Amino acid sequence: MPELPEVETVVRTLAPHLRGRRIVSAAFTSRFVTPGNRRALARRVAGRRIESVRRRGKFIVIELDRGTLAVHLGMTGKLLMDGMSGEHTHAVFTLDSGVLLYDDPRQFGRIEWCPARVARLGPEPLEIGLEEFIARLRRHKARLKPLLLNQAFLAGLGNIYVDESLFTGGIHPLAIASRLSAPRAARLYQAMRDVIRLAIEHRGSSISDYVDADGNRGEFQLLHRVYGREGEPCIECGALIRKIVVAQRGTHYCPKCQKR
DNA sequence: ATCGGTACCTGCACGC
DNA sequence: TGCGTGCAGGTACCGA
Repeated sequence: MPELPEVETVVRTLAPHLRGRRIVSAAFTSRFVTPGNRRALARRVAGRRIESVRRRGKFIVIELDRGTLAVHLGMTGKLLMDGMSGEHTHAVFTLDSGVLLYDDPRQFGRIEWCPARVARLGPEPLEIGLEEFIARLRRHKARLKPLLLNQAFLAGLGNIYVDESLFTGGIHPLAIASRLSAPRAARLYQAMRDVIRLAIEHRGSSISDYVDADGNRGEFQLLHRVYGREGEPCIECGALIRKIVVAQRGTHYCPKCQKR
């Protein structure tokens, strides 16, 4: 489900509820979402005060008065403030005011204590400068689609926003990163940032079940230009949008607008 | 360094 | 109606 714009939306809706609250107790029930000692994790967070909630890549980073909790939503994870717990609720945080639930049917998400993964993330797409972006592209002989999905290269893009960014930049998903000309790299940079900013403005994409911390859906899915539009005419040129498989992921592009 | 394949887990749409 | 198959916003790990 969640890529940078969705996680950003969750953080924005969650932060006002959580900031300054105290975690009275926590209960974790999934060996997948919370690998390792779940009781120990519950003891660690119990009694802690929430200092801040922020996003790093696709992680939700919750700073406590002692320690840091990181939540990754995987494909179907949801953090719900005062929501209804159900059969896929795998974590319950009882606060001094309100209850925070973690819901995740597929259990690809994780709730972890100070995970090393966060430190290994690449730069934020909205923070990296053009020069550095181009310099980093030059260092990789990889194809753009898998490279942009690589969180160590850039943190936060996922399948939807890579496809949308490549389309907006007019660049083929199989193009080789190190061989992109500077003008084309600059177009990609601009496109990626425009797409992400617009998606955040529209509170992310709700394809099937994504909702923010208040249970509201996003609406950027209405503005997708290639993702999920295989066989439909390109909005720019009318050619039919194609879907291929790259890096085991469905990859949507316009064969006319996106030349290799 | 990069790639393809597999694995983790559940739900849903589809064809028969 | 039921069943098998493939696919889904994510990441980690393996061997080549």
